[in-house]
Amino acid sequence: MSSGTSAKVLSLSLNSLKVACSQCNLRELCLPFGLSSHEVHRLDSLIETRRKVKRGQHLYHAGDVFEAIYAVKTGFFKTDVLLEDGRDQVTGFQMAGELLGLDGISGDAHTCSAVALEDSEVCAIPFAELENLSSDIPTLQRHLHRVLSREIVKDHGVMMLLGSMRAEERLAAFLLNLSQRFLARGYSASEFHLRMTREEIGSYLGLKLETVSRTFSHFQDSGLISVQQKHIRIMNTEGLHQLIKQKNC
Amino acid sequence: MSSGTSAKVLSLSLNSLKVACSQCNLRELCLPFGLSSHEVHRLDSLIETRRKVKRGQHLYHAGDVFEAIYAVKTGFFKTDVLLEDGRDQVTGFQMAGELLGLDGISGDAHTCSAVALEDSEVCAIPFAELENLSSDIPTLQRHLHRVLSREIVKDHGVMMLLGSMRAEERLAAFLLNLSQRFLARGYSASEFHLRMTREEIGSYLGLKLETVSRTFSHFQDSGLISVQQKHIRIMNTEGLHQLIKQKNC
DNA sequence: TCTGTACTTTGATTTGCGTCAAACGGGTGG
DNA sequence: CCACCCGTTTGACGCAAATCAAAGTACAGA
Repeated sequence: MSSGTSAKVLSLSLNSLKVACSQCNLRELCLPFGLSSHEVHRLDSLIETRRKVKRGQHLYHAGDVFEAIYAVKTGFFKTDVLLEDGRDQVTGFQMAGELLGLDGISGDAHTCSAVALEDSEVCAIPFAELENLSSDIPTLQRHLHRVLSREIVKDHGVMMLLGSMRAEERLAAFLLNLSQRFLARGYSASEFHLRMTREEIGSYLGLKLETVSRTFSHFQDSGLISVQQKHIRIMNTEGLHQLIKQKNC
Repeated sequence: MSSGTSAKVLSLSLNSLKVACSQCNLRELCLPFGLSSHEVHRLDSLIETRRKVKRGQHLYHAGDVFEAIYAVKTGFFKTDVLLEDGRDQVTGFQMAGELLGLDGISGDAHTCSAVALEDSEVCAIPFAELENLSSDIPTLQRHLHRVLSREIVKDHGVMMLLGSMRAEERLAAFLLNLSQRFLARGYSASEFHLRMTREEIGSYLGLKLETVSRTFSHFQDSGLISVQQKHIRIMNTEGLHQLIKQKNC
């Protein structure tokens, strides 16, 4: 009991540890991209704490007051929107260096929920202060706009996928997207661990979990990938690409 | 021939007519929202020309250099993205007061194409200058961020629709969305003219044109709407809402 | 270590939407 | 005013993915 409590105190003190952007190895992927070292230090002063989020915990819920955006420092998240009738849909998966909460800027509340898919850490960036700072630093302002716009472009890609691709194409595109993002972070592009369940993949891709599972099996039978539960190995990247490109069938 | 040339000159001079935001009856829907009159005048100075776009003409193509965003002054547009294999998908329809080209901010080129669905006029807003101005005017900066974020939220709505709704639900949601936007512009919420074809609706909603047509007919048979070609009359708004809310069937 | 639970896989069957096809209607240009 | 063409409607049929069902597997907590 007492050891549990002290562990908690320890973890709280760790939570409030300052983590400077200037020291962060993700800075080239994240918000500080392109800033001079002086400018990065000004950004540092905004980011007061990192926050730990345990697997399964929410970083924020839809409806929560919007105050900050979050940069994923370590770990893996999903965001999802809820429909009034109870249906929900995963709108994205976020990994290290990616931003969470951009949808909240439009109003005063978050419009989706963010859940950690593994134990994670995020940097909270108070948005009002970020706006002030970006008025002062054109490079930061430009980058913030690009980040917001990139999110729109990304969503268009998903809309394309949901609106005009078949199950195999969707899953192939999904795997290639993950692969590329892992690669950009220094991990293997061909072998990785899925942090999400088949159901979450299905929700994101507009498919049922059984379809996701079956399609993984088909890919394996075709020698495109090897699947063992959540462990994926891409055997034929080009083959996956071909699958998407081929016209309508 | 010569009369054609002089008509062109005339149209060019009309094109370069200055249309001030401060005089525009859309300013409460559009970028100047919330600005003081002094600030609106500063915004005026950015917007050098309005541009006419005839029905069927492109405002910009995917791949065009990105320099400006556009505010629809009159008319109706669609935007679409192209896949390498030739498939394309409509990503949105834009009416008066709405902005076009936000996806281009992420890079140096537009990522989708914008086509006028009826003779239209737009205000071109040079983006680099807009960024400069928004550094100076916090209200404008805040509003620009909201607009960008709102686009993300809107796209999440479409993803929801494409990923987890059935054909009838998609079309009902589409009609209700149009209805509301017409209402916000002072037009009838219950009776309007569709500017797009069944195929374009289908492309946007991830359905084939035959399915769109059939679903319209079903709605009409159920007394929810009345359809005559492109003329729509909503007879039972609540019924359309119910259709979306009801769980899974 | 054992047990329960959550996740995954696979099979059988159903169904909503796509595809193919043909007829119809309205607006546009000659 | 007429004829053509594009867009729309409607029907018949097929298929991809959903649904229903059941067995198998991994992992967390007792």
